[in-house]
Amino acid sequence: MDAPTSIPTSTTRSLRTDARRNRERILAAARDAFAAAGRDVQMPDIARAAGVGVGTLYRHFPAKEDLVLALVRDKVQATIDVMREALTHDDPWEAIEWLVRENAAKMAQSRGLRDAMSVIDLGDENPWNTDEAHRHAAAVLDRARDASAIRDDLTVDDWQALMCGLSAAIAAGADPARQADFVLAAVRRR
Amino acid sequence: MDAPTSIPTSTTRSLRTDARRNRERILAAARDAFAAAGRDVQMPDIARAAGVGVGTLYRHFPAKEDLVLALVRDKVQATIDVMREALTHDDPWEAIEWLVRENAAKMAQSRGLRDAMSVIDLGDENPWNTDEAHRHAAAVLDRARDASAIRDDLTVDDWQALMCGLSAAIAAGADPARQADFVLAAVRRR
DNA sequence: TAGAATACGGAATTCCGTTTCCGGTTGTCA
DNA sequence: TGACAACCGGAAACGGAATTCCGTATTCTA
Repeated sequence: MDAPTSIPTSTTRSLRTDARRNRERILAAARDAFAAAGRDVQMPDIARAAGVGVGTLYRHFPAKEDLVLALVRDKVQATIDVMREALTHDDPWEAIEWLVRENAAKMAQSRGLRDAMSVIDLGDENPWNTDEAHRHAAAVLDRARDASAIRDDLTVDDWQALMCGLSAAIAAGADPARQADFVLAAVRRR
Repeated sequence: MDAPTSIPTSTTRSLRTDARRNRERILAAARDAFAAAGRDVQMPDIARAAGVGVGTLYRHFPAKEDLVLALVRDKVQATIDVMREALTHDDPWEAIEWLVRENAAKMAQSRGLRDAMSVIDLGDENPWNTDEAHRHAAAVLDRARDASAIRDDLTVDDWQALMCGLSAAIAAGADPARQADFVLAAVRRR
C-alpha cells in the first residue's frame, strides 16, 4: 500500500496501461448496465459486458457500492454540466425551463440516473451535496430570482427535492414533459 | 373484527381464532417494520416483532411479496378514505389543499407508504389502479376543475404521478409542508 | 530481454435472506 | 372431555448474489 518504484502522484498512482483501459471499460459497461436495469445488475454481468473477469472488476472497485458511487459522481457531473449550460441562456426564466425539461428528458433515458437521484438524503452527506453542484444550482436559481421569474423563497434544497420528485414520477411511468411542466408551474412566480 | 364462530363466507374461510389473531399481529408488525425500514426488513424480523414463528408468517403470506401487497392495499384504502374525507370540505380548492397536505403529512410518517407508492407503474395493473381509487380521485379533481380551482387539463394520472413525486421528495428528507405547497402551486389554476 | 511488479480470469467460497418441513400445540365440536 | 383437524414454532435447507483467492499472464524497468 505505498509507493514502490517511481514517484506516483498522491492522487493518481500511475496504473499500468492495461489496468487503466480495463477500468474505463468497466465504467462504460456499468454505465450501460445501470442505465438499463438500475441497481439490480449483477457484478458478474457487468464484468462480462466489460470483457473482464470478476476478479478484475473487484480489484478496481472493492465493492459494488464503490462502483455505484463512481457512476453517481459521473451523473452529478453531468447534471452540473447541464446547469452550466443553462446559464448560457440569456433569459433567466428560459434557463430554468430548459434546465427542467432537459433534466426530465435525461431522467427518462436512464434508469441509472433515477437511481442515482434516489441516493439523495437531503441534509446528509451525499454525492449530490458537492460544493460545485450547490454553487451551480445557486447560480441558476439566484439569477432567476433576481429577475423575479421564480418564487423568491426557493432554495437549492427545494430545488433538489423537486428534482428528486420529478425523477420518481418519471420512474413511475409519468410523461416527462408533463411532469416538467408541473415543476415549472410550482417554481414560477405567481 | 366480526362473527368468530361459524358462517364462513366464500371469501373469508373462517380462520381459527388464534390464526386470525396472529394474522392481525403480523400485519401490524409488518406495518411498523416497513414504516421504519422500508422494503429491506426481513421476514424473520417481522415474525419476531409479531411474536410469531416464521412458519406462521409464511402460512399467512406465502411470499414476502404477498405481505407487501396486503400492506399496500391497506395504504390504498387509507388514501381513498382521505379522498372521501376531502370531499366533505365545502370549498373545492380547500378540499384539494387539505388532501395534499394530509397526504404529505401521512407520507412523512411512514416510509412504508413511500415504498408502497413506488410500486406504482402507471398504466400497468397495480394496487393503485383500483376503480374505487380512480373514482374518488376523479371526484375530488372534477369538482375542483368545475370550480375552476385547478388547471383544467389535470388528469387522475397526473395526480397520481404528482403524489408519487411528493412521496419521493419527502422520503428524501424534504419538508412535507413545503413540498405540499409546491404540488398545490403546480395544480392550481393560474 | 530478463526479472520484478502488477494485473488478470474465473472457479470456489462466503454470506444472507427466503422458504420449507415436521414434531408439537391449541382450538373446535360432538 | 376426548379426538381430530387446524395451526404453531423455528431449525435447517435452499438459492442466488457478492466477494475472495490464487495460479497465470501482461506490462514495465533496466
